[in-house]
Amino acid sequence: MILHIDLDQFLAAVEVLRHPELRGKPVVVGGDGNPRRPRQVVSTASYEARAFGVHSGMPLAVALRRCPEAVFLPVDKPVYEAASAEVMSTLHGLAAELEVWGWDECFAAVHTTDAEVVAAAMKVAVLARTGLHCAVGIGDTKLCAKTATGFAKPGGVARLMRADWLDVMGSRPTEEIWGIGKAIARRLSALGIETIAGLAEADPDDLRKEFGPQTGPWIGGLGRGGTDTTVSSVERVAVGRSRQVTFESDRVGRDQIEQALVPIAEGVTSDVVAEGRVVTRVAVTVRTKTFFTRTRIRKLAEPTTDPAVVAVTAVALLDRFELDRPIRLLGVRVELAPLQESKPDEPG
DNA sequence: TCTGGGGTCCTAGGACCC
DNA sequence: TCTGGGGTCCTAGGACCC
Repeated sequence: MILHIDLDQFLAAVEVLRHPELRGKPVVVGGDGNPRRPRQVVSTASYEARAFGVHSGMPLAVALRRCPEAVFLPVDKPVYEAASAEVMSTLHGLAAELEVWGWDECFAAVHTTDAEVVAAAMKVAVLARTGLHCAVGIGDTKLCAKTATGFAKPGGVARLMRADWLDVMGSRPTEEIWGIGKAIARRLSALGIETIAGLAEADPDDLRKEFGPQTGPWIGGLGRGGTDTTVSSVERVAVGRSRQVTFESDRVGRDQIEQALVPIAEGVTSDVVAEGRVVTRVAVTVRTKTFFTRTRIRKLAEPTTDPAVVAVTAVALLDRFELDRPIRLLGVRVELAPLQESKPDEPG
């Protein structure tokens, strides 16, 4: 059986744990915590803040307008990482396999005749060890379990099996499926497919033609409750790492842009090198004041661990942009060589 | 409502080669 | 006379997710 565990209002809940006086109040976590500074958004709003219409992704300034009495707090990544690690280690002890999906959710594979009992045990264990509440979805595919969690929130347990998928989900729009966003929903609609039931019975050839050889069949499978049943504890090896910065005020002119770009390139490189990784490609992203966003990428002549090489490459990539507009964001992504299998008879 | 940061995977098209 | 077929590598961009 597959369980999906999702922590309730994770960032806000962690903040309430260390600031108990905030319990029951509207709490908004985002940016540097100052809603009067522009270009910052809400990462997580507590349920009390959501009641005012505040939600993730919303500009902090808008959140302030909707809920002036909210307490605004800066994002404190290390604290959330530590809390998340404690949750995951607790859950790992109760599952055969545990696959972590970000800070606040994971899939668990469990061998049991009563998944509800396991789910309840997980909730109790996580609460006892960390003080955090979670919702648990039970299913026989990842999609079913994840969808069930939606019905379990906040803080409950729910089950959705593939056999019941269409009864429960069939009449809903395709966009409610995890994995189908606005763009795909629109293209499905153009094919005459509006509901999940419609997607379930769609002609596989139509889907293949519209979405390609991988994506087409995958989307069709989602319409029937998904097919992915794999849950693996093996830590995923990152294929890339990126760092991007939105400036509070725009950078203008090649000099300013270069000056801002170099530390970003060097920083992201030192991070991956410290983890024993090697850079193979360098990408630069530029976003103008008007939100026009472009990326340029270059493969290195040879893989490197030298931050200066990455910085020089990033600066060279700037030549491939028109830098005649004010720039609000710069980003550097490094793509990484696969980890080498270390052979037992060789050092390193 | 003036729009963050960090990821993954897929597709398409051009270059180049046999 | 203007044209095949297959394969790989590379880059750009789209889409989705937390």
